[in-house]
Amino acid sequence: MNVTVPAASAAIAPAVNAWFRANARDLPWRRDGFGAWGILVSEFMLQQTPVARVVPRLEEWLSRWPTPAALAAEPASAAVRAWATLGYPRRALWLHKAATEIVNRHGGVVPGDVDALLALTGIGDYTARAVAAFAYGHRHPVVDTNTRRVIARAVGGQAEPAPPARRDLAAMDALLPDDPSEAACFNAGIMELGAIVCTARSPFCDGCPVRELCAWRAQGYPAYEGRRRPVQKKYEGSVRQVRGVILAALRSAEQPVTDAAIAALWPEPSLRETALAGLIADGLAVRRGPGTYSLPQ
DNA sequence: AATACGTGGCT
DNA sequence: TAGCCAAGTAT
Repeated sequence: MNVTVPAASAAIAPAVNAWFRANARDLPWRRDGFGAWGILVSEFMLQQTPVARVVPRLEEWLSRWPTPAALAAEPASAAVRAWATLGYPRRALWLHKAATEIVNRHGGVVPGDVDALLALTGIGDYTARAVAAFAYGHRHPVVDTNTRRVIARAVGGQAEPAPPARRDLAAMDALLPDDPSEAACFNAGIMELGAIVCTARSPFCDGCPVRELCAWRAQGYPAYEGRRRPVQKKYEGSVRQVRGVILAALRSAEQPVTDAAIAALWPEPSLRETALAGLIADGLAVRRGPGTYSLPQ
């Protein structure tokens, strides 16, 4: 027990956990026996992608590839196709590569050690701890955008969190119950609270289990003072858009796609060439012959 | 440390 | 409508 934690902070985890046990959404990765591989795949898919869009792709993915070895046995192109339109398709490539690494380094078993997880392609601070905590029940602070927002408000009294930093881990660790099972519950519970109650746009404070403990509420909901992170650039006419257009063509094609076909998709040459070069640099496209391209094999 | 990276729903 | 936002990671 950390006696330096203020009383209000010490009361947060029990309140969140009681609320979560009564209000958790029934999501696939919360089912008993879902398995570490399923959890890992779900975490890859959930990176910057809403739950509702992930669920159907996840079920398809796991029925086709129930183990890391099953995925590693197929070409990367199969992973990119199965990713469909989840977005950020490099994640499909990274997940395929991580499966190969799990087979080669860990005998096909998803590791439970944070450092081993961090060493896998496409796994960073969030995903490594999420897998260790949710798949293996290990006691680690798991920090995502929801967690950071809830802590910024309830503990920090701020409308929005500061930019992500290492201290976020320490802030979460200070709230984390000692008991591993309670800690795992709190990791999931505070994320869930941020996802469905303490939301970014219009928080539902009347339904919040920590409203009586919330520093932001106590201070009268002050507006955000700091510098806002720059908004994402316009998608229309962006390299991202053209990459998406080209990759969609590569995904649906049985045969390599010609330069002419790609030019027909996006006539303006400069943006088109930048996009194609980027896809190749990322390993999402490969040159198959003179002026023809496909997904990686 | 700042930036690039998809896609689609919501207000 | 245009912009915001979504269980981040790699460089």
